Amino acid sequence: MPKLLAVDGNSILNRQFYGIRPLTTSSGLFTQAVYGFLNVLFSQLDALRPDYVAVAFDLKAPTFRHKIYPEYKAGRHAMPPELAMQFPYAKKCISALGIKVIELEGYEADDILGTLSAMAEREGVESYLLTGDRDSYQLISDKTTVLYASNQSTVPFTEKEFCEKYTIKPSQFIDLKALMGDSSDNIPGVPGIGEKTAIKLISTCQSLENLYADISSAGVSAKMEEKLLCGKESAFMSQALATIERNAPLGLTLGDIVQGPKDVKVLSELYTELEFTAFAKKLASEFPEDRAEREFTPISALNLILLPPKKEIPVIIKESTLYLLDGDEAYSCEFGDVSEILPFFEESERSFIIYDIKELLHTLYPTNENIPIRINCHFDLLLAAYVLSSSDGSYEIQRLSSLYLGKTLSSDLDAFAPLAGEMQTKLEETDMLGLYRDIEIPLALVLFEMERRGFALDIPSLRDFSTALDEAVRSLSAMIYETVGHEFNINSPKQLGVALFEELALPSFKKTQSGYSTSAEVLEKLRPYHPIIDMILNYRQVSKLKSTYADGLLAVVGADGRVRTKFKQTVAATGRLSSIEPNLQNIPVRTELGREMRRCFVARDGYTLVDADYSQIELRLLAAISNDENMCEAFRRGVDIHTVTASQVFGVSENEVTSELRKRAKAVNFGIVYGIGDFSLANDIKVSKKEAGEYIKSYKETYKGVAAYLDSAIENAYRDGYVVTMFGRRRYIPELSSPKAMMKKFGERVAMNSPIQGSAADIIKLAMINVEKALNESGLDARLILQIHDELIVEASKKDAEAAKEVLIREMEGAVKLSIPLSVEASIGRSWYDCK
DNA sequence: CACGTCACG
DNA sequence: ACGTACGTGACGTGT
Repeated sequence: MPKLLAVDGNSILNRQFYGIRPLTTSSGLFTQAVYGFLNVLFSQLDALRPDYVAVAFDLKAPTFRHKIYPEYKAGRHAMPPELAMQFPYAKKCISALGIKVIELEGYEADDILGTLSAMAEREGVESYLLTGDRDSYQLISDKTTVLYASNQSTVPFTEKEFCEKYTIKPSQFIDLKALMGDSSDNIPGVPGIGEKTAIKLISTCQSLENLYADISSAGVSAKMEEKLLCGKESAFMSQALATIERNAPLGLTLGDIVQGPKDVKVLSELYTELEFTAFAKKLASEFPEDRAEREFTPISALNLILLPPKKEIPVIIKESTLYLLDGDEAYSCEFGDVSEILPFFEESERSFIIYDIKELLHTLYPTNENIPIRINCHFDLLLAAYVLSSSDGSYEIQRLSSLYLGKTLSSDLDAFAPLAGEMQTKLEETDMLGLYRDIEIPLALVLFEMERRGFALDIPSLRDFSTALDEAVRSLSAMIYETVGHEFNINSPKQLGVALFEELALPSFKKTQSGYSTSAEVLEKLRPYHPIIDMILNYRQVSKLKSTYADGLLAVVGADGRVRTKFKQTVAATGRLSSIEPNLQNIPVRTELGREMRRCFVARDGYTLVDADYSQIELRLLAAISNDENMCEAFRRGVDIHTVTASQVFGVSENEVTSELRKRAKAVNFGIVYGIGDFSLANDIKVSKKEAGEYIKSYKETYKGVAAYLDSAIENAYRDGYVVTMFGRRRYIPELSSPKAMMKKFGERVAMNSPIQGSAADIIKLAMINVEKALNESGLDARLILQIHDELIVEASKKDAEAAKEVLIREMEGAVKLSIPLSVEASIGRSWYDCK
């Protein structure tokens, strides 16, 4: 049977706009509604392969419903401009897809769907109505299915499913609405009648007409009868309002809405403008362009080296082949070993345009020996793209091309030079060229060296630790099974939830999307109720240590007994680094058992570790940036900041500050940096929300400068759309323009936190560059091997350790000059554990 | 592949 | 009425 897909454009765009996180192009154009709309549309087109397709939209003009009831849809929030601006784009996309857009003066999209499905039914065509509006349920029949698009998914709603859910027929849905009303459309219904009563009445009487024809036989109380009679007029008017028109004068036949050919050119331009890279890619693969692929002239490694020296050569290495552009000439050089092409790169008169310098260096210097690198990087597209927009998440060349050049090119390499030019200009315009050139690029070289050095592990100790943990896991499992009465998978929150909250009938406070929450926070509350809780908490700790750390590290340790993390320089939106495979930035320290793990991180024979960390760098930056007199004074005095805060916020003298008060003050200090709220603070330090609110108030009175700074950060962020760090690093915050209050609040917290966290990241990056240089120039046998956000670890020969420690302290404290000093604490030890 | 959980700063 | 602090990554389960 032929099929019709009719889409309520207004309803779907609305749903997607509010349903998914804000998405903007680099120029600030909001796109998430169009994006979500296309996703839903494509998935339904794929699933149904309809013969007829159309997308209907409301027109602004008053509809026939307004004549019946001028208040219709009154009181609705006006459409936010961020959504309204997306409608024209959606319509352009639909048309370019060869799909008809239908709008009709005086009618809503609903009525167009109703009319189309009526036409389809007459012609024996199956209808599928894609909408997020429940009103359309009245259109359901044996030939018409509603595809109900919720935020999460699109579910087909057939006649059978409708009857099961509502216990009435779809055609009776109108009468249901007539009685219960609909607040979202401002349909009044009968006051005092809700869904339950309305369904009961319609089930017994079949229709609104029948109900009112013989109201006494409906079997309702006198009071209810009174309500019904009072609301009779309103009920019939509501019935008229809720009725979808099935005979609107569309002036077309089904034959007019057969999907036509896609306008590939227009579509690809739209995708480029909207920065829908994934859609553009898919389109390109469906319609491969006949433009000529770049011809690369094969060249041998030997001849490659003979090419005359040149500046700014675009290069890329893929699968043992080097591709490069030399003026108009494009070469490809297949090599057996990188040593063949290394002289080409090390020729001092050449410089290169590169994508991911650190990765290229690993390719060119694959051994872990300390071979000096001699390559002139003119421009790294990846690092530049990250600096320009650190929250984008992905920086594929195709994406950068459409972003910065407004087009994609037949070969990625052809985009390199134009991209480098364009991005350099953008870096200058945004005052971030210095950040890119003087921090990120030099840092990439430092990170490369750190990655190839690696960190030595004491493997026998690590194996022993794993074995000990394994024994603990087994014994705890046995105890837990014994207590519950049977075996189950303790690692499964689902099975654990059943065991705790059903079989043992413990009280549950919190739910997750999929069931009971069994998080440590919840279990902590359950402690007094049952001895099994302690066992589970222990089990969790021990099994985490074993699987993630002990066994996880053993699985990736190199033949030389060292682990080599990979630092990601383009992931964290604040400017921080991240560490993967393995992550060495989250090795346990907070509990004693976890900290034991650090005994396995050691220096190689004859060497020792030197560990230096900034003390309170984020709070110091908060003090310095906000120039809060009171907080700056505390840091200048060199006293414990949490104690001072406690004393001032709680109004006691400094020697009266108890450990509990200090703990609370510390939580407030942290909270302030994160953009605190009373709820979360209360939750964190286990005081009432009211009390937490008072702490925050008192804090802001104590540190007026801090409070003023936080306010101004938010204000500036709203004005500019981004915030900046001390070194000019920007973070754009599109969430601030979200219509959702939650999103907005999140954006405000980001505005408060990012300049602090990001400035700290800038500073330690600069310190790393300076430390690396100073250690090199000093001739000391000591090298950086790890960074953990505010901490640097150096592996130094025993004789040079003390000197290396002094270098670390000097370079870290001296990285920037602030109105208050930065303070670094350093220690020396044979293992990381010992550095405390 | 998403989710819950938990490790770090 | 609703959800609730910033930034990350890894592991195990279950769809």
